Parts: sequence; structure tokens; C-alpha cells
Amino acid sequence: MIGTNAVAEHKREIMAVHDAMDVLNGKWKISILSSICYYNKRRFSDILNDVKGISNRMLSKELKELEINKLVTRTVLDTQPVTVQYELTKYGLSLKTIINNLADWGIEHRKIITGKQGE
Amino acid sequence: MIGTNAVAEHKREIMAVHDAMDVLNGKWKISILSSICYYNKRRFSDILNDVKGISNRMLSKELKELEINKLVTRTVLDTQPVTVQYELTKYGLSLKTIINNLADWGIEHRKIITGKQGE
DNA sequence: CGGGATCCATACGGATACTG
DNA sequence: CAGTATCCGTATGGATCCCG
Repeated sequence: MIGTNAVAEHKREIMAVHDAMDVLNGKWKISILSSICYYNKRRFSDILNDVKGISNRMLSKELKELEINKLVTRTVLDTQPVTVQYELTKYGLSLKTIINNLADWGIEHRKIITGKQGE
Repeated sequence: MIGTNAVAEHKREIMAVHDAMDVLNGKWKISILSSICYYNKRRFSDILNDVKGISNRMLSKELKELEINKLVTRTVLDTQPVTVQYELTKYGLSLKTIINNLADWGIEHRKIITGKQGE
């Protein structure tokens, strides 16, 4: 009976989505990743500026988690004063498709909510 | 200078990602959507079962938000006792690509974290 | 500049009980 | 079955100050 296998497959997919969201949890991670992603390399204060509304405390915390999960690397540059550069790992780059899709969807979504508000 | 335009484009994309995440906020929405998505139609208690860990209170709250944002529709079936069916709207279906990508990524991710834990 | 430490409000979210 | 209401702990996250 193929129906049973289809259900098992669905369970797997739903779990996989859950796994993914586990790493990308919180309000900010995806936005942070997209900032780094679009610029390839990005400094702390730049990301702070890109991601509207985030505080430095949150950014610091989220970046640390992303680093632990091997999605970004952190490089301290020997400048005066210190500069820190964040970069997506190869693994982090595998999220690029998702980020692009989200960006596309977000652009469409904005059209919809600003366009036909009263509907 | 094309660099300036590229930067403006990046800002737009980052904002778009932010917009998208605004609708998909919270711990559960994506998982809920994927449950409904994979089954096309899905009942409250089924989703409750699919999405591991969610409470009925949260599920109810999240579904309501998704309905407000026109991502899902809610249909009360005239059964005994009452059955409620959730379905993705056409608009909600536009998230299917993202959900599939997340599922794919989640499957890869699980391999990585279970495979080379000690690295 | 890139954070860490502390303080504090409130949003999130679980457990339980209740209802139509 | 599909929620709602209440209670309550915890996590989230802002503001501010501090440091190398």
C-alpha cells in the first residue's frame, strides 16, 4: 500500500523542517544570515545596521549560536580598533537557496500587504 | 558606479527576508505550514500530532495568525463531533518551495549533526 | 569597534482544566 | 474534536553601562 509510505515520508519531511527551524530559531538568525550572505563578508557593525531593530546584545548572541552551529566563521582583523568579520561557511552557504526564496517571497508579500490592505 | 546599486539591492533583499520572517515568526509556523502542505488538507488534531511538542493552545494561536495573514483557510465540517480542516490558500501554497528547501536542508543537517558530532 | 554584564519588562509558551 | 481560559515559569530582548 503506497499510502502508508507516503505518510511516513511526510512525517520525515515535517521532522526535517523542524530540524532546520531548530538551527534557524529566533527572530533574527535568517536576517543575519542574509546580511552576511549578500555581502559575502560582513562586519559586526554592518550587520547591526543591516538588520533593522536588532540590538548589539542580540546580534552578538545570535552570531555566537550561528558560529557554534558552523554556519558562520568569525575572524578578528588586526586593525585599530579591532574589526571582526563574519562569513558564511560552506555549510552556511547551503542556505543561500532558502534565503533567496525567502527574499523573493518577502518582496511579493510586501506587494500584497501594502497593495490590497482593505480586502 | 554599479556598486551603489548593488548595495541598495542588498538592503532590499535583506528587508524582504525580514518581511517574510515577520509572517513566519515564532517557533511553530513553518512546521505547521509544512504539515498542512504535505497533506493538502489537515485537521486540527492531526497537525497537533504532526508537529512534535506543540500544545493545543499554541497551535490554535498560530493557526489563527496564519489565517489572518491569509496563508491558511479554516473550514468547519458538519460532523459529530465537529471537525475542522485547515488548508493552504493559493498564497500559502507559494511557500511550498521554501518548505521543500527547508526539508531538504533539514535532512542534510540531521546527517551532519548526527554523523560527525565529535568534530 | 566589538562585544560582555546587568537590570528589567513582557512575550512566549507549557500544563491543566473547562466548554460546546 | 477543537478549541478557550487561567495560571505561571522561562526565554526573549531592549536599555544602559562598561571594557580592551
